[in-house]
Amino acid sequence: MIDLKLLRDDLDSVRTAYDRRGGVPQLEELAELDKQRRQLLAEVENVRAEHNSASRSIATTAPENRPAAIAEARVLADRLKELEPELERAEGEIARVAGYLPNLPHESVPQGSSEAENVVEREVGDKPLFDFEPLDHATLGRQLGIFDAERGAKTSGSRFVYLTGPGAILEFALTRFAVDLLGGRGFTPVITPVLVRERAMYGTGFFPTEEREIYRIERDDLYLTGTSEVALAGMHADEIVDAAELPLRYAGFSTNFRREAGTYGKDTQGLVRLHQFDKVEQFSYCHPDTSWEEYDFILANQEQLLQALEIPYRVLVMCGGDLGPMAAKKIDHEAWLPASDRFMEVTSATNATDYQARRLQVRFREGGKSRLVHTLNGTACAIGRTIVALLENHQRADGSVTIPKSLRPYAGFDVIDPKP
RNA sequence: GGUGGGGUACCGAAGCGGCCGAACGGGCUCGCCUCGAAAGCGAGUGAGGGUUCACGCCCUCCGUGGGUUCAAAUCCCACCCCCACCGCCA
Repeated sequence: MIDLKLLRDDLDSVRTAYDRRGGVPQLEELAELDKQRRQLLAEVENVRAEHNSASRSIATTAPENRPAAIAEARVLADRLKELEPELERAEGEIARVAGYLPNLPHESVPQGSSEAENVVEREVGDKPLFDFEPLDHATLGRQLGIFDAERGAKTSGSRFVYLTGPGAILEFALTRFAVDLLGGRGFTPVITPVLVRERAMYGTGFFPTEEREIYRIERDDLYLTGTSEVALAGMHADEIVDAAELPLRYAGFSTNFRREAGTYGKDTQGLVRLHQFDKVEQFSYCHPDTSWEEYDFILANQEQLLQALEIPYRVLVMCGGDLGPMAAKKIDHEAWLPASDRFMEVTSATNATDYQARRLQVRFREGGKSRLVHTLNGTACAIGRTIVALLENHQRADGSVTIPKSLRPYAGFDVIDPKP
């Protein structure tokens, strides 16, 4: 949710900001609705004020004059019964339309309407040069016994896998590796609930826009989260935290569930696009004046993790049209996949500014006043895709895969050899 | 799933038809005291919204949604959540 006050104070700058996203059609409609609502509100409040004073004075009215005073107050009460539903309707309409308004893009976000207009900022790390024909991660994964997609499909359907043997160990290793690195930087490890109420989904901005991406547990009216961001953002909902506590940093671990609607035929092999995967996520609640510095911090952590894992990558700045609804800015890191000969998203970092904080009512106190915090999130380690990148980049001619040095203490082995 | 208790401001806790947005305590802020601090004393301290250049004025909010009434934190109905114990269970 953006601040609706901006619509009346500075509609032009809101329009300009939304132009980076290719424009937001509901904007003018909403500005008009808001104007009508304020008129109606003034009227209702006036009648309420009259009614309140009439009603209050009854208590001190002489008994013989009460029937007349009550009759008078009743007229005002009846008038309110007519007006209030109108106001409610107007407010409901605004809430419905405003729910679809995305966050205002930061001025550094490139203009654009689709992913084609995202901007590659730079590439980091050396792409491996093989003197043999590198295998893609799906082939390697099968040969090394890292995952079992066939049985995953048997049990649960396509896009579900069993992580097996060294694959399972790699998950534990990567998880601990990421959590340790973040722990040293002020992030409290948290394992989040993966089933949440609608409030958390709406509050984080996944609803109403992204609803078709989310699994729903109808019987209990709960939703499976596609990222721990949802539960981490909901964690401090309705709280007013102490300014001195900021930034509140969490390293969230959770299994994530995504319906992947509309991705038929895309990344059908291996671990790239699954309905279920595990991930360590960075999440910060921070002071609004320093959120862009916090954003850089989150991005730096992501780069250090990738570098420590010796994965070449590039930095991709998302254009306005490719931003999620909650994002004021989004930057992805894409790992190089030598066998597949392409880059693949492995991390994503978003500054949601006050968008989620407003919906979830997360504030802090400063100088006797309360302000909305800013919320930011960024992948630390998406396990499945990181394994993909490790396999393709660290493979050797004999079909084995080496484990990067920094991960070895966690994995307990240096090399994964093909199954005999 | 069963039984019982409970949701009031930053926290704890009273209030159970009419100046109650709410006593009291804690916390916090400011001031006094002190070389400084603690203790003590004094004052202040909820959120959101409308309107105003501003002072201010007004409206809404006591888990949520309905209802009764001129008037609801307080009475009625439904729902949600939390806690405790029992059952079941990783």
